[in-house]
Amino acid sequence: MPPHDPINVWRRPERSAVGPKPEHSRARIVAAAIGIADQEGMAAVSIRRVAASIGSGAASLYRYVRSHDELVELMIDTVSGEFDLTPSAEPARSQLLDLARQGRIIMHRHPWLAPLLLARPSMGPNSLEYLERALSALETATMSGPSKVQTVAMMTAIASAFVQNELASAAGSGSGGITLDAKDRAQYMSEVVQSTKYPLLAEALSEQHEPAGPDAMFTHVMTTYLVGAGVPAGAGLIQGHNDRRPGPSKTTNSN
Amino acid sequence: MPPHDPINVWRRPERSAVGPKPEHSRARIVAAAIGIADQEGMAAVSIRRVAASIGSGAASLYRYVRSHDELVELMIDTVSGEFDLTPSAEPARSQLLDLARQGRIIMHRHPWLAPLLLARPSMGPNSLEYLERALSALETATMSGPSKVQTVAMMTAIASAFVQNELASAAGSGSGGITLDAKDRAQYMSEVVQSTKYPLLAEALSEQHEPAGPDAMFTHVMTTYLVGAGVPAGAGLIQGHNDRRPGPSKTTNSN
DNA sequence: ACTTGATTGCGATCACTGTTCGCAGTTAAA
DNA sequence: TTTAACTGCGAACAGTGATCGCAATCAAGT
Repeated sequence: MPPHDPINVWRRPERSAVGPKPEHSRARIVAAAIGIADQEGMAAVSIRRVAASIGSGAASLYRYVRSHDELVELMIDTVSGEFDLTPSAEPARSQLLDLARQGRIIMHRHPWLAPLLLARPSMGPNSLEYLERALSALETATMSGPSKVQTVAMMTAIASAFVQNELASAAGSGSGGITLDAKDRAQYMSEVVQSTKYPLLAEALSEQHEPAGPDAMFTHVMTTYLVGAGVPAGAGLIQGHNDRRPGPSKTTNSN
Repeated sequence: MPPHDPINVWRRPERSAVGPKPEHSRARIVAAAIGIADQEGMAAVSIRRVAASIGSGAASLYRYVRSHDELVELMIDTVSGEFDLTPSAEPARSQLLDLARQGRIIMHRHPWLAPLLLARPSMGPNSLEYLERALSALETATMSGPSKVQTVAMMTAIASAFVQNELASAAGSGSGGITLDAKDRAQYMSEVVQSTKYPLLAEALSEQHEPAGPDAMFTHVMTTYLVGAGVPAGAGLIQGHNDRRPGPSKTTNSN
């Protein structure tokens, strides 16, 4: 609202004292934007569309938000508030795993989230609270501070990448709605495999997918990373032995 | 460019036999687009801008490319051709590490790449060739085929996330050009740390960054993942012991 | 040699997009 | 009551991706 301040969204107050009462609020606008994005995809979230959905003129939105980008940032942080961050006494690894699993669920609930989460830093209060919670899980771990932060960042990156793969695959299994190009993509991939140009890829894809569901696969991938990163599984154990105890994997090891 | 075929870019021929000779080519157009993106960022890559840069009308581009999205896909795949994929007899882990390092360099050369690489699947010929090469490195590894593919995907995800962090940080160190909001971001982060709301984050960031350069950090993060994923470091060794041999890390372990 | 038909380049145009401006109306403090 | 800040918003601007239709071009078929 103050015309030209290179000031962050997060430290700018929503409204000041004087003047007429605003008819809307950041929260309402952001909620509307999230609703649209959930149903029609990120591309449908235009200023005019959001404005119409809350019953206001397009230009009015700029009284609450300085730019479309800022709106997106707010969307991300709002959705980041869906984490359950209540503390826990469990070992670091399972605490982080729990956070990652929650993240996966949230990204499924808001399919537009996954791509965005990797494309921008996102440093809103809810994201920071999440970071803080993750760091608290890592308090017993023997890593440097910056390494902890990076580990958390990598966790989000991995989760996001995983979910994006999931969503891309899931788009093809839809009954037959909007997904016209998904069929073509499948067709194309089948041709790729049929061609003799990529024998190893063909072989790899022909093998049976482990019967484990996507949830188990996610757990496995994430655990894999956490183990490698040296996040302790229990007590004060430093990493090293990596006796893989966790339940989900049936076959001894893979991926 | 047959008007309406939900046919993939990759299997559609660039031009057919009859008719006047095209004055341009996909390669030329894509190269121009890449040039613009390298210098002015992805946002500057509009159809009109690219058309102008090769000296043609805007509508003409649609004779070579069906949509802006398709152009982007072509850009990604073209740049993916910058990998050196010559085979090697080294252990799987160091082969993959080499590929990841190359990827990092390429993403630095084309700063627009990193975000895109995570936002879309990308299955062009060069990307497939890259995948094939990575799979060849994993031939000795004891994983299921799909797990191998996923490991490679995760590698790219991690690399991309890492480079995005790098680029975001680097934007702040510029002398004082276009980066006006980077200063604000730094200011904001410093305030965040000063506030007592996120004590663990404050503490973590106050610790000294390990003196290792970003290159070594990248190697370390990536190795960390590969070790966890069970990519063998040498001979027929299955994972398990994880004696960390690789050179780059000075301190025993972290991340 | 000439017709045929596919294909190219492209100006004009459409439906949108994010964003800014200026103005009328509203409100709290001085 | 004046003042000054603020709100809502119609109109407009500069761009965007994309489509249409037309003249020009060229290869193949006759």
